[in-house]
Amino acid sequence: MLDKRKRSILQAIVDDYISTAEPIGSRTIARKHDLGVSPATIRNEMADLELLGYIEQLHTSSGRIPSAKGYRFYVDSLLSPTQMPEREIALIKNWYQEKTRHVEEVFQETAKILSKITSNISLVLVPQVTQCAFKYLKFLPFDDCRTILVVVTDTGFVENKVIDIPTGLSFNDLQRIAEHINRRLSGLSFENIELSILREIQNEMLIDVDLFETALGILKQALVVEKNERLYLGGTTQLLSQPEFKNIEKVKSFLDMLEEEHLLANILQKQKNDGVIVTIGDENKYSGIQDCSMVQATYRIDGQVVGTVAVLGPTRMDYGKVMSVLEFMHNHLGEVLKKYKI
Amino acid sequence: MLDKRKRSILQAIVDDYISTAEPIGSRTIARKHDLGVSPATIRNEMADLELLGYIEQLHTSSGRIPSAKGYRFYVDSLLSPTQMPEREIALIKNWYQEKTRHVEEVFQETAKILSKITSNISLVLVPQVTQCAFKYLKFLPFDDCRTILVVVTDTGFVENKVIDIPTGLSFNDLQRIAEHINRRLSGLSFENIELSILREIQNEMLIDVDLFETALGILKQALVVEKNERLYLGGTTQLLSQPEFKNIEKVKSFLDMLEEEHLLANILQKQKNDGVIVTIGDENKYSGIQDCSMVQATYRIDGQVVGTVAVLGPTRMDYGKVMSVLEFMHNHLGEVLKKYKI
DNA sequence: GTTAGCACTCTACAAGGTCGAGTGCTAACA
DNA sequence: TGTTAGCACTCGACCTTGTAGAGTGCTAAC
Repeated sequence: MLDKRKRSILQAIVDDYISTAEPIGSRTIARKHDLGVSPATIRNEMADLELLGYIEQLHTSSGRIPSAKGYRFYVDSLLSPTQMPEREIALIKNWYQEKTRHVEEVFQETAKILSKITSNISLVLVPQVTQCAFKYLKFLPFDDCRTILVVVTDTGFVENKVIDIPTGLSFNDLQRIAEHINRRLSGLSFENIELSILREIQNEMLIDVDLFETALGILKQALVVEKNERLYLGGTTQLLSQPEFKNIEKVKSFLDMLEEEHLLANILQKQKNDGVIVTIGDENKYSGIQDCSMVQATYRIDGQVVGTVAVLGPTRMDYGKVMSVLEFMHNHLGEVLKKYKI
Repeated sequence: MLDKRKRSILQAIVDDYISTAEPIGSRTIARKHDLGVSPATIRNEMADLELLGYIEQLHTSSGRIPSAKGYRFYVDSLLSPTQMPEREIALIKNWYQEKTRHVEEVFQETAKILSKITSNISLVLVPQVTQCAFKYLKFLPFDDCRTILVVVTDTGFVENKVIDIPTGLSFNDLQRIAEHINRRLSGLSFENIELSILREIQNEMLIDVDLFETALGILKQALVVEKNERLYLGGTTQLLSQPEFKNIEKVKSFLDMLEEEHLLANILQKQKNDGVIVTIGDENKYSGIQDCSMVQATYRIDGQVVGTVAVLGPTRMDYGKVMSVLEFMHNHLGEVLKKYKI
């Protein structure tokens, strides 16, 4: 374990590097932080810290920068958990109130808020709809040859599509089909709605195969849409403010990677346990972000984890701030969502 | 009017500059394009072209680049209208088929397609819903204290929101309110639904003020959502490939400008006449994009102009390609949308 | 254990030099 | 009269060199 002075010096290095993005020298530390010792002493301590792997040097005679191990120690042992300032909390709550009318907007705005506050890229993974249940479907009238199919989930998600009424079917036929399907499927989670059940329904209804095929197709289509989990991204332009992305090639390859949405969703999904998690540098499994850090948190509705929010940025990120914001989201996003869902 | 040789030289300069982004010298032209004259002659012609304002020089002894006037002449007189290659058309049609299930996805994917093909930023302005009419609203059951309000327009747009049932109202009350509102408002364009009409309805219904206030609030809220026209953006990352955006500051200020969505929507709305329009450099009214060019086109459904698609990029853009793609969208986007709407 | 001093290292930056692409001008040519 | 070759000139891109400054490690003294 590091002694008190080494901890102070490491903290000073990480803090300074986070705010300036410049390597820190012994003299700078002595000047800025009142440790009561001379630069020479600090140099000796820094040599030790480097040997222990907490900091590194880009070249002889440059200052030191924190290593991944250094950041890890900083996050685990040096950072005191901070609350977000009241003023900022009020701002966020107000933001939600003003800008969100739809559930989708909540996710969208959450991504925006996170990236704005942290000056980093934010990710919001939307609850997998597969986890929620089918409530009912309904055909709404539109005109002679078309109808609006509406599928409602028990969480209040509503999906709709204008479809052609299959030839030979009256609007009443559609109603009958809907009623029957609802009786059989209501309450089932989307995961459990298998083709086999749909086949059963067909047999029970004793209706013309063609007609049923159509209805089934519609439902399947709705299911596909529903199952498609969504990822909201925010603040890709914030990237440009970060000195580590001065070089445009780096920005480009990074953004290209972000476009692989599935991949990102995968990274996030890994987290099944509750709370705020920090992954630093090469702790990340995906090589594309191995010089980045990610802080992620789950959010819950009625105690059940339904999704993940995360902030992705250079390892030199303001962990204190990012963690406190995500802690806030962890605790409050569910509440905001509650207005729109069960 | 320019003589044939001057036209050839101007064309050579614009073509080369579009593909290389480097100023073009007399020798390069003589080498690459077989004009049958020596560099010295070309130099004389170039001096004339510069005097006439079609090309300019960044500094003595640099090659020439086209001026806004030069591009304008190129677009108007030198560019022969080209069709998109069959192969590309097939690709696009296939793309739509595979990736679009919802109307929104059509816009989203259109933006993606445009930016991918042209390597520039694309904008898709969605039809203003104010132009279409209210068809009906309906309350769908959800649970004891909440209901789903669905508003349907005559173009098949469906907007929904889970709302609390106001205390004191039964689900039947809601149905009655909906019926009455529908009877009065059906067929009216959203533009024409004024508060005064809503007041009238209230008087006719002779229901408790509070109850009606609630229903009215809901409708107004739906209206706000409906009226909010949407702008889809694509290819902001493509920007980074363009040499004119090597400098990261430029990218940043440009992207910041793009975030002012309203402003962009305004730029697009200016176009009321049909067809493909090219705006070059300082022909743009908004100072933020005065060193950019924009090519925009309307798209129609059943002959009626409903929205605009556009490509925005540096003045050095491949006008031929961009214009042919937008010409294609002008003619075909309506067809694609027809599947989802009237 | 801490500190001052010193020689050393390395980067960032500015100054100067060279190269090459491009120009305008002039005189000769068809 | 239009075209071409030749020449001096200009200017950015690139390389080299020199210098200032920040930082280091080591040693000897406190």
